[in-house]
Amino acid sequence: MGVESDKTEKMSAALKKAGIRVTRQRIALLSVLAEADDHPDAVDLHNRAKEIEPSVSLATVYRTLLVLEEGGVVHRHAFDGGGARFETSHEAHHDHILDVDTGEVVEFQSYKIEQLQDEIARELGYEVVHHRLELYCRKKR
Amino acid sequence: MGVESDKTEKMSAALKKAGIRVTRQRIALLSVLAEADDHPDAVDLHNRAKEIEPSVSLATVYRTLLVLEEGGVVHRHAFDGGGARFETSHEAHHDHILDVDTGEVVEFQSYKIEQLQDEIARELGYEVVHHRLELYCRKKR
DNA sequence: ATAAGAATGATAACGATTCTCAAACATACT
DNA sequence: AGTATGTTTGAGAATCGTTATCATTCTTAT
Repeated sequence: MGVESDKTEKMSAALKKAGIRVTRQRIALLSVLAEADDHPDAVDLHNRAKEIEPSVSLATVYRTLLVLEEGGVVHRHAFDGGGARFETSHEAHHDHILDVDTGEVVEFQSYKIEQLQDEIARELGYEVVHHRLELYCRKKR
Repeated sequence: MGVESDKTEKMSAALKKAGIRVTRQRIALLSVLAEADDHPDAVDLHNRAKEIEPSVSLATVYRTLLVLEEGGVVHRHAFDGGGARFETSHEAHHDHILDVDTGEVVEFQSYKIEQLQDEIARELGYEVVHHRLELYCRKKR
């Protein structure tokens, strides 16, 4: 049993656990997502997945991303400009800094900000279901 | 000189001040924006502007919104789902709460959060150019 | 193995936005 | 006021990211 099938079984187990049917395409896409440390978009993911499983179509990438999102396996981000970008949900919650010059993405967490958000919402009679915080930044010189 | 031309001259002056050429279409669109207290999208604005100046085309609405945005006259928002939505820049900076059930938009300000954002960016070697903070909320019961 | 339903690839369709281009217009200069 | 110059316009085509359609293939529970 080689490394390949190890990974395959891991992805397969993850899919089953999330109550998602297991297919070759989904295993390929999930592998690609698990390895990605950038924030790829659907076309990036399609290109990468095709190297593992050439039959994957872009339509299936979109469809699968939708079910993975519903299953809580990936998060979708809609940063300014261009299409949606994705990352696995393994890490703790975080927000993003986007370098407006290079496009680079940096992650950060701030418990204090989240607390303030809850406070503000509460004062206005709301409770936060989810939020979106993006800092469009430039490198300091 | 009636109320209509008063408004027209006001809008005309605002455009000149922003270094934007004055046209009937732009005056109509800017009037509509100045009156709007919701956060209309391009199609909403097109519909409203047509009542003042029937000749406005949707293409011109989009083009003008771009020019107005570059001139700092309006702000563009890209909330989850659907297209861009706009508001004039007259008020002070604020962020938004979006009611996930009703679609209602509520504005808020938090100097503390902005401060924390700057701090976080600074620690990571960045300075904030602009940010985006949206709280997707549900009414508390 | 098999039946029943779910997922797939190819491609058409979609919604929001931008582009193209000839005609109409605003502005600066006489 | 009249005109030249470059800008803006309307109409519709084109584009981009994404979703829908549908006949075929594949998973899964039996």
